[in-house]
Amino acid sequence: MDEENELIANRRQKLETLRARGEAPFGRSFEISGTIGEMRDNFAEGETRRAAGRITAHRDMGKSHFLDLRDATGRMQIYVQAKELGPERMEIFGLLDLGDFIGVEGTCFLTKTGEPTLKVQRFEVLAKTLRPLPEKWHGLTDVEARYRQRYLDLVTNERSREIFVQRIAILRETRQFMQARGFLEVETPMLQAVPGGAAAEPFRTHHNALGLDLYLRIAPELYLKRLLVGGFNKVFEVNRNFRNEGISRRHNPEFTMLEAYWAYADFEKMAELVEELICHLAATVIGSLEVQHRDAEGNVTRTINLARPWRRAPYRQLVREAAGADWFDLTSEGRREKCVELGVEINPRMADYEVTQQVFEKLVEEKTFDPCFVTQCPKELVPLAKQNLVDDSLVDVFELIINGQEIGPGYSELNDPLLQRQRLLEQAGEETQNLDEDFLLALEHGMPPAGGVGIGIDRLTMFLTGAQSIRDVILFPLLKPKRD
RNA sequence: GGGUUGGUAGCUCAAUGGUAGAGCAGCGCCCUUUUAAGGCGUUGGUUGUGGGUUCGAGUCCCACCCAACCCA
Repeated sequence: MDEENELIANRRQKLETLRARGEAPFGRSFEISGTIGEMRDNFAEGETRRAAGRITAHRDMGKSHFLDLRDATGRMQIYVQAKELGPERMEIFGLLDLGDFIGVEGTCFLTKTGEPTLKVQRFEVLAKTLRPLPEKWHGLTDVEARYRQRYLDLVTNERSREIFVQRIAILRETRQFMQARGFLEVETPMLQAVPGGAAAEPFRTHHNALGLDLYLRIAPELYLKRLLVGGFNKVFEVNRNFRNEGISRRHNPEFTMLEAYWAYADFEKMAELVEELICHLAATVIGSLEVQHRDAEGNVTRTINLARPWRRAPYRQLVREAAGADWFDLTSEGRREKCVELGVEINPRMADYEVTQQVFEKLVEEKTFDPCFVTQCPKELVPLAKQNLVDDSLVDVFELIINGQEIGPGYSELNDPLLQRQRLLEQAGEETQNLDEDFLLALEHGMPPAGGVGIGIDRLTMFLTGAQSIRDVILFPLLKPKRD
């Protein structure tokens, strides 16, 4: 595109010169003593080490040079001296640029300011870069560029790298935790003929050889339940779901969910499991049950206290606390007037339960930062769970709220195949072809009562790391392709 | 989908409607323990895209593209 750019032309020229001097500009394997982080940890004056990384700074002193060599684990200063390398190698050295990958062999020493440094005896070029990296001090701050060219964000921004390392640890620890409790990790179809397990618009695709329209899954739920029918008592899956919806600070069309099902358990046992899981993650990944969010200056902006036991409160109680004890005694009209008073925006087409839900979202959910299991939700909101034994307008579920966001629901799963069919029919409305008959057939063969839970890993990562946007915890978030 | 803000050199940012600039990076020179090294000099621009107003547009107007935030 900008082939005539002087900076690029310059580097191409250097690349050709390297070739002409017999130095391969794109090297092959290079034996290293360890990562740069390990090298700093095991630094020993006088010993010889081999390191590899990118050149990220060059302080030119004339006959000697200090460079920063960097990999994902850290930075190591290297020292290049003309008299040590000789004029031929110095000429090659002069063809290096910031951003280039090199491999070096040298002796550990401390400078007079005490900086651990490698005095280079040998070096080779491992990869010549043709484009400059973002500037050393401010780095890459343009959000669009950070998402579109994540590799530059990762090279430049320590914080971004940290967040993704933490995300990886969250996934690893989640698997480890679930497996330690006897849950089997399973894989279920991403391509589904009937997209079920949630109310969401799916992505459509097509299998050519079978001439079959398929959907990317919106949830793995109906397959995981088939496994309960099949006799697996504890299963979980951590994987991608796809929902064809808008994009926002907290929504990406593909996102990662943990779903787990536990035979003979119920939503309360699932709540305990989730509490333990998230505390385990906070302890191992963050190192504390007090999760602190900070702004760019490092000031604490929010502290989330995960100390157990977590609050459990019925939906209606929380609404009453926020909107007045008499909320459920008000007329439909009265509630709408109250909303104006409370500053909660509603529209006239909303049903009564939706008005209440709006109040819940604005006045409860968005203001709840410490964990809270919201229980006894109205059944309109969650049509696929077991009804409460005492009050059949309620269902036996929890919705976990942390950091002002839904993290995930837990259910006492419906295992009555006839009731399940009825509910799915109500949900499908006209579109009965969206009924997963195969799933219902499985249920008719008997599914044990079970607790189920879904945890949004992206949102979980957001509150554990303090990331403000889901795009900051997804390596490659969906963006529109850039054109003019 | 609607509203607001933004898009200027590789990066970070300036520029009342009046010659598009700075720092870093680059290039040239000086310097053998620097670390945002320093000093002197210097190159680099289709101001997101396309129209319009104007003697003159980065700046004002219209349309479009992309992003962020808020709302639906």
